[in-house]
Amino acid sequence: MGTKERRAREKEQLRQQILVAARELFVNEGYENVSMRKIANKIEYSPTTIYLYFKDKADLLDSVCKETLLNLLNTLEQLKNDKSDPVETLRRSGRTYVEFGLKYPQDYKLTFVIRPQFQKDLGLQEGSIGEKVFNYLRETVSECLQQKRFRQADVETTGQVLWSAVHGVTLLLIDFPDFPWTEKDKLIDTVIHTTIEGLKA
Amino acid sequence: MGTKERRAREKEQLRQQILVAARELFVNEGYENVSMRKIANKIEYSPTTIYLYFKDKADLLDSVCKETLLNLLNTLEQLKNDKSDPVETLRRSGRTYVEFGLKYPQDYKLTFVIRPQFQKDLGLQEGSIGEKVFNYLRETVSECLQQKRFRQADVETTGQVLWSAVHGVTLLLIDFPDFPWTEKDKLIDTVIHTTIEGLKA
DNA sequence: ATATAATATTAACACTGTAAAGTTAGATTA
DNA sequence: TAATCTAACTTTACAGTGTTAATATTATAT
Repeated sequence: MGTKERRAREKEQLRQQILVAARELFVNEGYENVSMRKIANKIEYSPTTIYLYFKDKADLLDSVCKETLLNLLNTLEQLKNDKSDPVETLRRSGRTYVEFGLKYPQDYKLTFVIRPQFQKDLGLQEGSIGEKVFNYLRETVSECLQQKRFRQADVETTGQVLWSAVHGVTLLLIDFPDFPWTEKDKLIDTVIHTTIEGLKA
Repeated sequence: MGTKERRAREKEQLRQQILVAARELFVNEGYENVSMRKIANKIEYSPTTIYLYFKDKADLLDSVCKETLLNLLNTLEQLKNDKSDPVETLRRSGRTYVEFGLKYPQDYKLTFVIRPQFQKDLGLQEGSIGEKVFNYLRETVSECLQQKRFRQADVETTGQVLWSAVHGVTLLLIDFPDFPWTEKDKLIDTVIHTTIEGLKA
C-alpha cells in the first residue's frame, strides 16, 4: 500500500520540475521578465497549478535562492577539508565566493539583491542556509584570529568586512560588465589580498 | 514675442514635474511597484503624456539616476576643497559615499543595481556623470599614490578596490537590514580603514 | 460502482507598459 | 477676423501580468 508514498513522490517531483523551470527562466531572462504563465508553459501545466506548490511568485524565488545558497555552501565547504593555513583558506574562500557569483551571475543577484527586496525581514535567521554560509565565514575568520594572524578584532566585524569586499567586487563585475575594469582576476585577487593585508595591519 | 520661449520653459517645467514625481514614487515604493499610471495620477496628467517627455519607463529611470549621480558627485566634491592629507580625504570620501547610499537607499539601488539591469552597455561611458564620479576617485587615489602613501600599485586597480569595498558594505546594509551587523558606524569605518591599511601594506 | 479526496484547469479581476488615433487650445497666416 | 496649422494632451485599445475562486478531472478508498 505504498500508493501514498508514490503520490508524495510524484508531488515532490512536480515541485522540483517547477523549481527547475523557474530557475532556468529566472536565470536566463531575469526574475521580472518571467511570468507564471511562462513557467507553466515550460512544464506544460496550467499557470495556476504552480500555486498548488508555491504560495506565490516570491515564494518560488525564495526556494530557488535557498538552493543557490546550498550550492554556495557546498562549494565553500569543500575548501575546508585541507587543514592548511587558515589565512590561505580564507583567501581561497573569497576567490571561490566571487567566482561562484560570476559563474552564476543571475543566481547571485537573485539571492543577494532581488530576494531581500521581496522578502523583507530575511535576516539570515537561525537555521537558515544563509546563516550557515555566514557561519562558515565566522569559523574561518575565527581561526585566523585565534592564531593571531590578524590584528586583534572581533569575529563578527572581521567577517562582515570580508563579506563586504567580496560582495562588492562581485556585484560591480556583474552589473557593469562594460566598465574598463582592470584584468578581472587581478582585480579579484587584489580586493581579497588588500582586505586580508588590512586585517593584519 | 517670447511665446516660444515661454512654451519651452513650460515644457521643461512639466518634464521636471514628471521627474520629481517619478523619483518620489520610485524611492518610496520601488521601481517595479510604480506604474506609469501612478506617476501620471500624481502629476494629474494622462499616463501617455509621460511618453511625450520620456521614451519609456526605463528612460525615466535613467534620468532619475543621472540626477542621483550628480547629487553624489556634488556631495563628494565638497570634500576636496580642504587640501589636507589625501589619504584622509580618501577616507572621508569613502564614508561620504556610504552615507550617501544609506541616506537614499532606494536611490542608490536604483542607480547602482537596477539601472544597470535595464540599461545594458552602460559602461560609465565618456562624458557621463558616472565617469565623473569615478574620475573623482581616480584623482584622490592618484594623489595618495604620488605621495607614496600606498604600496606601489596602479590607480585603476586601487580605485576599483576601494569602490568594491564601499559598494559592498553599502548594499549589504541596505539589503539585509535585519542581519546582526556590528554597530553600523563601526562597520563602515572598519571597512574603509581595513581597505586603506591594506593598500599601504 | 460509488463516494471521497487530490490535483489540475478555466474564467475572471484588476492591473501593467505602451502604440495609435483622436481631440483641443493656442499661434500663425491670409 | 476667419482659416489653418501645430504642439500638447487624452482616449482607446492591446497584449500581457499575478492571483483568486469556481469548476472540472482524475485517482484512490470504500
